[in-house]
Amino acid sequence: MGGGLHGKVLDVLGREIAAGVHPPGSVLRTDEMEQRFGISRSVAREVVRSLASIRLVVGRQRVGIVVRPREDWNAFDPQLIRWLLAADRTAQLKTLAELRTAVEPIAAAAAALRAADEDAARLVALSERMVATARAGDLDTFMAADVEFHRLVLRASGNEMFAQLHEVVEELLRWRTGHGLMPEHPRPVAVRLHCEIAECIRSGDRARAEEAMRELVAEALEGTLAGLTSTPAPRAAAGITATPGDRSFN
Amino acid sequence: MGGGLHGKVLDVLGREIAAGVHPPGSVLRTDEMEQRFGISRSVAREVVRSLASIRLVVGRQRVGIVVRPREDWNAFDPQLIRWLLAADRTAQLKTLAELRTAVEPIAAAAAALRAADEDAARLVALSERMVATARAGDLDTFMAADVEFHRLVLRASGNEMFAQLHEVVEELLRWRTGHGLMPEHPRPVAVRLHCEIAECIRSGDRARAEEAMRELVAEALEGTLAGLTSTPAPRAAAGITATPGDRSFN
DNA sequence: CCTAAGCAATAAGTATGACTTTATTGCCAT
DNA sequence: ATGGCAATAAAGTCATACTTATTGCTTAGG
Repeated sequence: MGGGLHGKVLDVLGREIAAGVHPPGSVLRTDEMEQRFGISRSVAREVVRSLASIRLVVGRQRVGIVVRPREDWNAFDPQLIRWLLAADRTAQLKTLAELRTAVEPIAAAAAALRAADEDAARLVALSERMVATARAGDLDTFMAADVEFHRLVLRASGNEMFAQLHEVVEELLRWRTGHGLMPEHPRPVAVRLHCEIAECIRSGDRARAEEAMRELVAEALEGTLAGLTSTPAPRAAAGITATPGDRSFN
Repeated sequence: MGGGLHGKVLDVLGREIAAGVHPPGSVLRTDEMEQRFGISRSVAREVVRSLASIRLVVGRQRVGIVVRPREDWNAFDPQLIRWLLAADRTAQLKTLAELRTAVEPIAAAAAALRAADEDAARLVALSERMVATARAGDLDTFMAADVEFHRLVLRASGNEMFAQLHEVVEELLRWRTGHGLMPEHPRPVAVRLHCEIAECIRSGDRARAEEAMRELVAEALEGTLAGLTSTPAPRAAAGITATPGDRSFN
């Protein structure tokens, strides 16, 4: 994970800002940070640089480090996404689920045009594996295949911005299984759609790949929103939060 | 470019990395940076922090600042987007146009559900202004309204990640006008689609708003791709041009 | 002869103090 | 009231000394 001292302090401050402890417009002063965390100016300044890079703050001479309005924040930064998830999981998951709904169908269409044969074959293999594990009720293995499936579609789209969103999709999928939202045997229609998507990408059927993915994510979005409203007090969190050892390095 | 020294050096190094001058895997050492730019250790380290925050590099003790593989870069960072545009405008615009195609229809659908009356009214007003300026052939004013229109749709979607992409859309729109890619009088169908989208968002017709936006961005994507392949060397667009692939404006 | 333990060299990471720049604030004169 | 002119406060920059972790070599042990 990142630099020892720097990373720890950054994480604390990032969480606090994301959680609204320091609301937009409020100011932090570097010498306060030094005192509070017992760090030197070098470290404090570098933490500020990192926060500034995510557009959470801006340093102004004679006034201090001011927290920027929320709409300025770089909402796509993976670190910030984690902080926001920790602060208000419900709202952030909703945002992420909607983003996924937008991107994956187009990514599937692009993959149908541009995917290498090797990747297409792997997608078909993964979809078959999902059929098997769904039947067996092996949810963990199913999810692993599911995560890998979507990661591969996004990568095969040939669009580096789409590819980057695999973390977002992964977070959503993990959250669903971690919350018992998935039925013990994943819905057959979902499994079938994965197979259809893989086959369409393999055969280059752009339109059907897009449409099948649209169906899939529409259903997933529905399920996610239902889960979010029905669990106002999300409990326990089976290791999603990533506090201990910074997951997601890539 | 905010910070004085820091910002300048960061910009140079960011451009270079984005352009492939320092390919992934290569290492930069901070003392080299100090010499090259005539800066102090503090500044050099903070520049590294900024680059690390965008995931362009990672500092490792005893080895140096190593450039990370391209797929690790945070492709959504506005700064990096600018650097990539400067390095390879064609490829980056293609990526951005595709992203836009994915997001805007869903954003329009969301806006139809969630937009405040005030914003919806403003969208209708903007679409009417586009009708007028299109008829008059006032392309600059037309584009300004167009930019504002899409910015507002993204904002009204209520999804902060969508809202953040207004810069991307703006970049695409500006590029098209700056290239004489659009006809003197924007195509009526595009103008009409803007009106339809505004009206659907106002009336809460989610499905039609999404579909109309899908038509709009599909046409825009076509036009952008055509412009990218047909104009390898951007120059001052003599005459009305309208290359064969000329598409409407958005 | 090859593996494993230890050592030294190196470059990032941290700490500290002095100095510079810049924007705000408030006073003063117009 | 308006305009400009200091005083000032906090970020920004610089220079240097010290710490820590990694790598690669060297040597001890099997």
